[in-house]
Amino acid sequence: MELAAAKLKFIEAWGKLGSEWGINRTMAQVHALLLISPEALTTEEIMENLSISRGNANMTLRDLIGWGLIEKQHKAGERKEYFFADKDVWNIARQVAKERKKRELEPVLKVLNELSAVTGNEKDPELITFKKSIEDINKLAGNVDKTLETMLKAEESWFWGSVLKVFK
Amino acid sequence: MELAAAKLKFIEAWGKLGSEWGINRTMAQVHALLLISPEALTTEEIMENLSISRGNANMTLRDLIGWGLIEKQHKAGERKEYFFADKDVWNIARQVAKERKKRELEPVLKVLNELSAVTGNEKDPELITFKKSIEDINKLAGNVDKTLETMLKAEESWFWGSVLKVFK
DNA sequence: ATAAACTTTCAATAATTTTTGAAAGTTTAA
DNA sequence: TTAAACTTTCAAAAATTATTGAAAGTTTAT
Repeated sequence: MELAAAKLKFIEAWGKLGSEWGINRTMAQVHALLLISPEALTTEEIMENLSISRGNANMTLRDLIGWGLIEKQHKAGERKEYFFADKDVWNIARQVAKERKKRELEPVLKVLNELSAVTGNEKDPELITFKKSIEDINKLAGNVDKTLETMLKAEESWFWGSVLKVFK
Repeated sequence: MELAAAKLKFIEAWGKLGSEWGINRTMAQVHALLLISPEALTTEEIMENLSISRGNANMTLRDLIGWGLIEKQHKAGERKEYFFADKDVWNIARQVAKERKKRELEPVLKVLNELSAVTGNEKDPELITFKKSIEDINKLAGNVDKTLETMLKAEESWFWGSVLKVFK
């Protein structure tokens, strides 16, 4: 397959994967584009490449910066802003894990903790089932949380080395 | 907090979490409802409880069965179908991991493998960057895949025991 | 101070996803 | 059979989410 076709295919696949995981399709596509681009690109270039509007490009780029996945760059003597993606896939994974942990896992843990203080007749099967479910989910979420904590601090080779060695 | 309020809050939280992870909000809510219900429920009861239409309930229940998260039950001498959720949170996690691996990770791995056969001028920075990215993503995805494989086969206590021990 | 170069905003519009509900389909009992 | 009880389907409507693009805003050079 030729590079041009492969790029298109990769951008499409990354966009699809993103949308299946609750990430805006366009955001994932812009990220894909920057990920395979050796040079930083301007808003203009991104707009052309993906056929999206200026407003969309601007918002999407801002979001990607918010996720810590891309950065602005300035070239000497130029007014334009250039955008550049971190190419280290482990950093990307960590960054995504970090943000989703903060934005989603932590709020859920908070709610679960509130819910574990539910009151009522301790003989009521409804209450018993409810408390058991909350407790179990809490434990699982706690383990996920700890594992993510470790991942956030770890080097890639150490992390997978450790995880996969255990599972061999 | 009273049980009734806690239930509502849990259903809402589970629905929100689902929608953030690309799972239909209603589907997650129906799952939440069944998860905290000691008894199997009928379509009718689910419709009432969540204020959703018959068609929506029916499709959602079918999807949940497709994900392996709930089952139909029949009560002796009754025509109605009852629905019941697996209450084992580790099974739920495994089931979701299994389905998403099959539906999303595997197709992506397939595309990545095709893309790693990209051709072109080996001196072209565009090609070099592209190949490097694909290769790195491939490696990471491979490790995720192996870890999920292990998780699918493992008992909960063993899995977290092993993972967390390594990281302590 | 002015204007050109560039970026951001946001109300309107478009696209996508979800939900409805009535009709069609199926199963069971008598 | 028939009809009641129950389930499924799916076109249309509603709700949600994403995108556009032109106007407003900002920065820099002169």
